Amino acid sequence: MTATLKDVAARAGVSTSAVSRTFTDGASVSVKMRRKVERAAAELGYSPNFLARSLTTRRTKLIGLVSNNFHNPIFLEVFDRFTRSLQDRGLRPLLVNLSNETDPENSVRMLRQYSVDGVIVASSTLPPAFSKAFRDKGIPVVNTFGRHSSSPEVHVVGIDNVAAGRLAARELVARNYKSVAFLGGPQSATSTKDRLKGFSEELALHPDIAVSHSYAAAYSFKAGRAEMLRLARGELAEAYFCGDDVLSIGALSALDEIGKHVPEDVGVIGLNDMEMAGWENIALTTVRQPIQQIINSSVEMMVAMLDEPDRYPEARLFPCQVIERATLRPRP
Amino acid sequence: MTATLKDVAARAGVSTSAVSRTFTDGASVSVKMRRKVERAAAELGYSPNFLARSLTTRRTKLIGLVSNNFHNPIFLEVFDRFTRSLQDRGLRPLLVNLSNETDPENSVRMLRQYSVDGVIVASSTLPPAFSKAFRDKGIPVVNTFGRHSSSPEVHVVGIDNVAAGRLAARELVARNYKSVAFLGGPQSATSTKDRLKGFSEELALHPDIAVSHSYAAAYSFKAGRAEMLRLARGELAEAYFCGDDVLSIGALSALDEIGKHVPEDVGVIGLNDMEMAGWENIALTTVRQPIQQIINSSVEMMVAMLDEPDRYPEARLFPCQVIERATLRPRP
DNA sequence: GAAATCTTTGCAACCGGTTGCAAAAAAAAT
DNA sequence: ATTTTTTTTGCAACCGGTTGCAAAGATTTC
Repeated sequence: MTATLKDVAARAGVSTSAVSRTFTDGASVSVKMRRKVERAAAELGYSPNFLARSLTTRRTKLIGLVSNNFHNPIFLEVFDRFTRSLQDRGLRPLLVNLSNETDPENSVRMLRQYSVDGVIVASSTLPPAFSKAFRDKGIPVVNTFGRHSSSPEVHVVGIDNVAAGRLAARELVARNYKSVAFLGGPQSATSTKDRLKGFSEELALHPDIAVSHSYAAAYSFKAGRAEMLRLARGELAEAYFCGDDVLSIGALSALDEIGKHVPEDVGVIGLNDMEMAGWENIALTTVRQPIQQIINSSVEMMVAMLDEPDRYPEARLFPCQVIERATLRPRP
Repeated sequence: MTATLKDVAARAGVSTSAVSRTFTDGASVSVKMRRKVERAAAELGYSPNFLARSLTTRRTKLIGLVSNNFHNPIFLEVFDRFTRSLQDRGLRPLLVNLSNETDPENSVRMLRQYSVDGVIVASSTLPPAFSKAFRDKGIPVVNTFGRHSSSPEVHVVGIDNVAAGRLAARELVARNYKSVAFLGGPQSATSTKDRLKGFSEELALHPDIAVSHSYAAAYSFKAGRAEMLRLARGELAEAYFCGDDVLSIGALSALDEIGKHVPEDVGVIGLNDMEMAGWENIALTTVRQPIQQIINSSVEMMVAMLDEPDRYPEARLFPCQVIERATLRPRP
């Protein structure tokens, strides 16, 4: 049905190699030949089959885009950016939803069967074993939003979560809050641990400030709201650093429900600066994670790895920044 | 590096066909042979290369998942459901972001180069030319959230937008609103036109109710908010049917800002029932589109088309339902 | 136990391309 | 006009699989 190399070769009266070469850049073909072939190809509506090609070139331009987070709206931005960024470089995202998958081997096998050139793991909650499983099979990996470590096993692009925790803490200190708390995401996520670490370390410098922490079950509205409602059964802190914006929004909803005013009664600062945080009816003060740069950098790193698969694992961390809106009281 | 069919055959001391057959279900292999091969395969960590296989079988199990909507949070739910549903059937989504693409030919070429088995176009705003372009090249297409028409050109799964508009209108009538308006999405989208049509038709039965309509530039918070702010410069209607939930939330934010109380001063009803609509601090009354069923049905239809590509185009429409929350005043 | 039937296996061609190598053609040097 | 060098082209093998066909082996029938 679709025209093949052979058809074009026959029509142009040349060898199949000649046709192949006109569609491979850098190959040696005379201008005359190229024209002849291109004409025949156009007449037949031919374009080369990437998969057949990949058999010999060992390049599919397929990139596994792996995530387990399909509930936090920030990830729609993430997918948007990734798909565009990959497409701009002629790469194609094969989307893998790991929400219900616990065994890395299954994903590895599947992605190998499709001969992906590389895998981008976009998640801060997926166990590191997944990224490692890919790497162990020789598939280039970058773990976006992954954990920065002193001896990195795979490439990581994201933020320094410890620094982000510290930044949030400093912001609360500067606003003179005397009792503060961290309302984290899932306790098992490395991002949660690191954010708490930075937060606690910074506040340890201010012994006059009371500090506490607790965890929501997931990075989700529901979990944030539930946790804040639970906390409200006791004494509330003056301000909360929530592990994520959507968690913050859940917390805000809970505070609203129990009649606490923000920022007068309780302050809230989030993390991410997702689009929704800027919506006027939410106006969340938050620590911005530079998503755009993180994703561009992830894709660039992936592209680099395609040429040089054994690159030494690198961490690329971007600085965060506090975006002031309306959920913390003003600095004195 | 990775083990191939040949390696396994050599190791097991059998022909390559035998190996191929043990990995093809329905093929004729004796139990003894199968065991021998499976053992060798396990030792070598072999699993068949889908792309090489596709060359002869002409099946890649790759499905193009095409959309241009990466800003409306409802689409995160959509991608979540699609990826899972496809994965459950052994199919793989190749995600294509058409946000900046205007020429269908480019997408068609690209998806043909990857030999996708079919394409799911998930969008209510993409021009129908895209779906048709795929169909014209003989690629099975289903247009999810597409327009239902009396002479369908491609398979469509979604809701009857005219009926949905009518449903919203009836809900407003039942609540005794005397001036109502439709705040639609992009004017060019077929979904907008149809929703308005149903809305107007139903209200034409009630000459005592004043009706008007206008359009937002996109299905987005910002556009909804901007349009409502613009409307507020004149006389507001008593209730608005917004073309989409995220539009509604933008409108709610605008109403809040200008000091109008919902539902006391102005009523709002949305469409979709995205997760966020149920968030307690939003509590949007809305027309629910049964996303889950729509997506399952889309995938089932795609699977059916894989076996029978020339199926006569069919429209599968699901009924909507009003979900009452807190943005319309109570029925009398 | 031989003939007839059914099942299993391997051979070889093929899917749609790429590429090393040597021959042919063109261009440059003498 | 030759010879040398460079560029272009086609041949044929290969990428990692599948599959029609016929031969070999196993089973059933008489």
